[in-house]
Amino acid sequence: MSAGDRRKQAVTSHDVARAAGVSRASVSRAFAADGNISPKLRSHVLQVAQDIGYSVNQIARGLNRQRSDLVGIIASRLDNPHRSAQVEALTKGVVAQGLRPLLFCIERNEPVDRILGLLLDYQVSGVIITSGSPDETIVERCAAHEVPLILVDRPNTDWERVDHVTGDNVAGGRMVAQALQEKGRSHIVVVRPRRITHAMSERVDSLVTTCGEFDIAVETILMDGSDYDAALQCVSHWLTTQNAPVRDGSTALFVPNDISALGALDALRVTGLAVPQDIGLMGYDDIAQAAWVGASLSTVRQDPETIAAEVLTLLARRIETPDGPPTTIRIPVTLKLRSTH
Amino acid sequence: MSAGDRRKQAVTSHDVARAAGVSRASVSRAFAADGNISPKLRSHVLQVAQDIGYSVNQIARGLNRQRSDLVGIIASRLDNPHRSAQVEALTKGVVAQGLRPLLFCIERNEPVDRILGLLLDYQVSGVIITSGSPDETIVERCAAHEVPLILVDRPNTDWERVDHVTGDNVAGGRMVAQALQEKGRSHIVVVRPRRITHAMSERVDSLVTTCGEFDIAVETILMDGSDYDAALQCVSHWLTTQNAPVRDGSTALFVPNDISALGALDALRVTGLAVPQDIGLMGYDDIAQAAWVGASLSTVRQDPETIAAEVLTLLARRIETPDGPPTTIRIPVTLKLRSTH
DNA sequence: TTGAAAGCGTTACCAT
DNA sequence: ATGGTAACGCTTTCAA
Repeated sequence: MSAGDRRKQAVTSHDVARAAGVSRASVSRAFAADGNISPKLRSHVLQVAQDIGYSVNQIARGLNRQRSDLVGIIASRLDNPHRSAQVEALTKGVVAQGLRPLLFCIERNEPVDRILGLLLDYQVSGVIITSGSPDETIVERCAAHEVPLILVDRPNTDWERVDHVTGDNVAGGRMVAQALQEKGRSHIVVVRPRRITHAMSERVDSLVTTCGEFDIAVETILMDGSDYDAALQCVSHWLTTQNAPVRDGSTALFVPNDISALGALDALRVTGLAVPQDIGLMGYDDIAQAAWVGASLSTVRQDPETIAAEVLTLLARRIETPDGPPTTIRIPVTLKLRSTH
Repeated sequence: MSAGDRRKQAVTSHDVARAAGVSRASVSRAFAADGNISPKLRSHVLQVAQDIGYSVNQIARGLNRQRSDLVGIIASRLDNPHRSAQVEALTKGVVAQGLRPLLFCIERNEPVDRILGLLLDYQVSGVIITSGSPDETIVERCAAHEVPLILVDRPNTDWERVDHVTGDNVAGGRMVAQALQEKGRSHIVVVRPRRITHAMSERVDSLVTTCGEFDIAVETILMDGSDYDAALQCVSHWLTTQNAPVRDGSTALFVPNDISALGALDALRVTGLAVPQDIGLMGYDDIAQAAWVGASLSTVRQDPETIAAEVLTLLARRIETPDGPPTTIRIPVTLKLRSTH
């Protein structure tokens, strides 16, 4: 009576042990994948457990094991369908590994530090960062807690125990340049956000390099943001101020993410330009909306599922072997030629 | 030496207590919001804690308190921008409350049961379900664990301790009917998924009722799925098989979610119909893509942030007072009249 | 293979 | 207001 007042009605391994006539240790072993326990006893325990409605308290297990089987995912801008697809794939992958995803959505340039603290306090088994700019501090904190860190689409630093997964932006940028060159474009206008992500700049740099080989002129214009509206406004404005009109089909725009490319497309059409006759356009990511018949945007596909799969392979490996060498995986990308190039 | 082999390098409240010359209890109180502790001692402890890099182990705290400050969010189809916006708003709200979001993305008709088990094993402080069909079993399991359950866009059952938040679908459906009537439409075609969600059927039913008052004829056609492609195919097919051509402007389509409405819009345009001159169209949700200039879809806005805010108010209240009466909140919706109605 | 007992790091109760 | 101590529910040595 005196003790146990604050406890809720909850079935514990102790209850199972008593009901099954075994020790708590055996109950634990019955639920452990590799427990040293006879098949006979295990099935008995499992049966009893099911009968009385027991399941392992993961918090207690986590305290004991000093890790929680939770995985932190840090992302931003889920309004970009490429991101939300990535997050969906990642969460499903995490669950498939027997882990649980803790999702944090951050603002455009919110520091990752604060969030990381929250995650570490939960003894996470790993952290996946798809957005934000992880600096060395973060890496060190993860390392101090022995928490694996997987970076998606981040600059490929050579930090210990940190793995990277990214689409092959260099190949992607080259593919765009080639596709445009084959269509006879002699002038490419890169429309990119003022504050560019690493992945985008890889794409752009590769395109610029390739264009150099092709003797294609490249010009860059900057937009404030990386969403639909930013591109719509930027390109609209550019079309009105541009001294040299460009409706002869010699020019094409490259916008290094689809959500912005679709804004650019609308800006071109509103101005009365025919795409691809008067001017060409290519995006990057291959979000669902790019394939919509109203857009039919030519782009480069980075498959979120493939990326997620590699992230989880790496994570599983590093949970197993925390001290393995840092690995970087570049996922192949594919050209999706539709109507706008 | 013998003991402590498996412990990681981690600073505990014990370390802080020793360094600050106080008891572990005082350290705990220093970190508790309402701890009975003198301001002086608290600031001292906090200072020492910061110096040696201590933060509360949430797993240990969770074990003791019998709840983890984790909140489960169950969602599906993040490829629908309305959903991803909802999830983003929800996760941010959860964090703002000092809780942490555990996100599970489920497949179209995956049972929620399995996932719920995972959540309950983590002693979550609450569960938010925005997808899937929670049956009585789920409610009972949450109740048994004293875990608050908030349902978004679900049928308003009268289960104890379960709260509901939903957009005002009845008002929304009526608004659509009125807007269409004012444009002189005399025939409305409802394009809806074969397996309709509760929220959608509320919208449709309300529209049908209102159309009855207006003497507007309503016809329903069924699509296989509730995404862009489903609507594109369904409407395209309907346009070719329809015996009575409908290009006189008397007809309008109502598609009860925007992502499908945009598919319907493309189907109409591909067929050469001018929208809204030849035929009208309205959607529902007001996703970002509806406002894109290429679409300019007339729709009804349900604000995901408002919905999330109400969900969190309810959750906080129920964590505080588990036995309060079940509450249902209907969020007001607003008409977004653009170019297609 | 099984059981007993010692933690895992925290908070809450009970004294002082 | 503060300190000692007993849980919280589990896993994991260590013995048998």
